[in-house]
Amino acid sequence: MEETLRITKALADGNRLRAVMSLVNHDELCVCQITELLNLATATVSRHMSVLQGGRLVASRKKGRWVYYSLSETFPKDLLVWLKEALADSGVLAADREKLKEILALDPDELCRNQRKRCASGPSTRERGKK
Amino acid sequence: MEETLRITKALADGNRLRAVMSLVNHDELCVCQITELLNLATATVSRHMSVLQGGRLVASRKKGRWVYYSLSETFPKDLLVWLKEALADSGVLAADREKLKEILALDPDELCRNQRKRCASGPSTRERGKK
DNA sequence: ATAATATTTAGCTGATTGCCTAACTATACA
DNA sequence: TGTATAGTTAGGCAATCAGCTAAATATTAT
Repeated sequence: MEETLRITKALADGNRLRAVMSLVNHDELCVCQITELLNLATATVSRHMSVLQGGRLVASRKKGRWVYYSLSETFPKDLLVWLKEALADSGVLAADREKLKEILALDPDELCRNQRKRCASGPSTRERGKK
Repeated sequence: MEETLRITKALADGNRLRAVMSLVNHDELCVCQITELLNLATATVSRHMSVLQGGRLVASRKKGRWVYYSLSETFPKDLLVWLKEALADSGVLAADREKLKEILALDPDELCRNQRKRCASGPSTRERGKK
């Protein structure tokens, strides 16, 4: 049951769900790209991805300084079928798909550079843990 | 996404998973039976069942003083297929099935009576929120 | 080697959650 | 009508968790 619970717990968070569903459409995404999408601190995203990896829902591949995440081969098939169907009409995910287009259009180097700049300059514009 | 999250959150707890899986094998179970199985306070079980109901995973039917819970018609099919497979080898659930046999062999009235007696007499023998 | 950079880990804080007991509600029975 | 009973709701406490910043790690570039 432990293994199953690691999976349900991993999926019991909106940001992790968004990350997973982004990987459904894009073979690989690096941490800075997911960070840009979710608009969270890099460390937070890293933590989220490690929770997903703990449930064996995603896998990571290191390439130079970048770490690319992808949907894991071990992602339970039926679970994924349900997720896709359940979230087919999600407005949030539709918006994410659009935003991802923009993100992927950028050079990853520049993306990271911008993120650092943003962190450096003044208090963040990120929405802090509300809800 | 809200609806989907309600479901994943509902399943992200060991006791709720056990309750759901018990309902997979038994058309209906009343609160006191689930309480006996999980060995929790009645109020806690009631809370758990309402979380599951919030995700439309279970339905309730009131009969006299008893409330019977059952798996909901709206329980996503693929999700259930995954759960059954993922938990097929669970030792905890195997033990639960055995214990449920005993519980169902008892008269519900007597079951409830015993539970009250247990609550009345001294500090509980229940394992308190560890993990 | 040194500096820069992408990610992870550590440590902190406020919000959420699971558990309990106690109080309340609803139903049945005397 | 009053009392017992099955379950829910409310309130409180400790544990877990998502978020942040800062420090540590690993890799590339100078």
